[in-house]
Amino acid sequence: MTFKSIKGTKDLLPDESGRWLHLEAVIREVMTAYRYAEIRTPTFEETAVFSRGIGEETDIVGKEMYTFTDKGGSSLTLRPEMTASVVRAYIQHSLAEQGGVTKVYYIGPMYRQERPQAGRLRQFHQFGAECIGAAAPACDADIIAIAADIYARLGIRCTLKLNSVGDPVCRPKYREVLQAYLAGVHDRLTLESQRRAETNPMRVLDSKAPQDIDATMDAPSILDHLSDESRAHFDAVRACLDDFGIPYVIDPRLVRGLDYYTKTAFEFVSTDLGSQDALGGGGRYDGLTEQLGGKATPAVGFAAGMERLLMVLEKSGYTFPSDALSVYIVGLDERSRRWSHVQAVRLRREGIPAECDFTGRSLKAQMREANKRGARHVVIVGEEEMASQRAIVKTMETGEQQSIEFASLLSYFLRLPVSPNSDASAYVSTH
RNA sequence: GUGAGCGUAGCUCAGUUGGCAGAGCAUCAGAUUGUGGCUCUGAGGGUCGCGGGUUCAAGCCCCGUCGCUCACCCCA
Repeated sequence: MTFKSIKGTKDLLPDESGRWLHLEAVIREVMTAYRYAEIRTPTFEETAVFSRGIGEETDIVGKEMYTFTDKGGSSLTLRPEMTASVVRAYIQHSLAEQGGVTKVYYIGPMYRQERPQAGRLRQFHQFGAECIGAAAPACDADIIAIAADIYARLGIRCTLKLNSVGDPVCRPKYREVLQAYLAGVHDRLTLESQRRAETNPMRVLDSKAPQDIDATMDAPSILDHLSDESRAHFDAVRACLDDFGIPYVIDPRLVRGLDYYTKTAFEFVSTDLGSQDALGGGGRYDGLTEQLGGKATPAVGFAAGMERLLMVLEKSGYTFPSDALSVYIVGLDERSRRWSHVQAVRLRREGIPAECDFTGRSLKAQMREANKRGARHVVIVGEEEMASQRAIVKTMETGEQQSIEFASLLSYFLRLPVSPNSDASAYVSTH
């Protein structure tokens, strides 16, 4: 019996890690341009950070958390999302005292114990951004623009759905109106929605069951019940998006699964995915900081799924940059083999990707390997070359060969133009 | 938590009414001296998920079990 990775977790193998590096590079580029700085928090927290932050009533807290007790008896939880952790760190380190707005982004693994399926894993990866410390609608638009830009940069077709879920003034009132309406159609709702009509009526509108959609066809809209403040905020966010040239559709039924949202709520959905089509989403969470024991602080943020992004990119035939190998160095006998390794190291120290054979294979086999690896040039050295101190340099694309003095090999490769399809950003370290 | 489908080579999958375990791709080697791709030839690689049962005989039928996948719920 051999070991296997845990259900719902995946190994990222060498032939696909380049795609992740590229994606991460694009994300970091956009985040940096927007002047958001990376934040890294621990992958686990005291359980209460999430149960209080996200809300006891949510599915995430109710049934999806990876919670365990450590040897000291504390209840700890693997983070199911990042916002609560970021806010905890914001409070803990008094970032508010530095003045101004705190703008951070993150990329990392999250954990939810659910039954895995297409586009859903137990360990999955999200990137996202949070803008903490300002109530202006411009912040909401700024956050949305980041996500929209990243998707645009990757050529992804998706729809931005926008809504307002109101504030502590108008939401309770709307809730009553909605509840009254739902009571009227009670018998036509699914059992699940009948239950939710009591606990979290707005989620009934979010149901995908045809039965529920039919029954709530002309349910009262939150947008007709917004307070003046929320109304003005919503309109201002829309105006910003219009100014930015970011298209969106208003969806008054959009309700996100986390309890902390106020005012703006949004979601990016893909038309190219299966049943898990949410690429990312977010919203304003003006009450969360207080919820976690800090001073009342307005904030907005979004989170998006990396795996789902990759799925869409692969479906759309997105061309990822190739990890071009520049030089493969073939050695034929013991002495030339040792020489070829030394040359490979010299080239690498100059930033030129180079490889040589470690398995003592034949010239033909090494050539095959070089070709398979996509080497642009192959250096061939055997007894004769060692004797004459001149190496054969073959350009794979054309098949042309020339003889180059050992002494000028390095400068020969340094003079070559950088290949057009290599992408330096693919090699940017992520740590 | 609920429902459905699938487990055969590294990968994708054939395998008939139960009768010697297969293909394509990949890997490795070769096609006159030390040269890749295309082509050709050959080789290696299997506890048919696991355990039990029926049978002269099980990849195939029956029971159990584990795993994977997809869907519901919800989300990324």
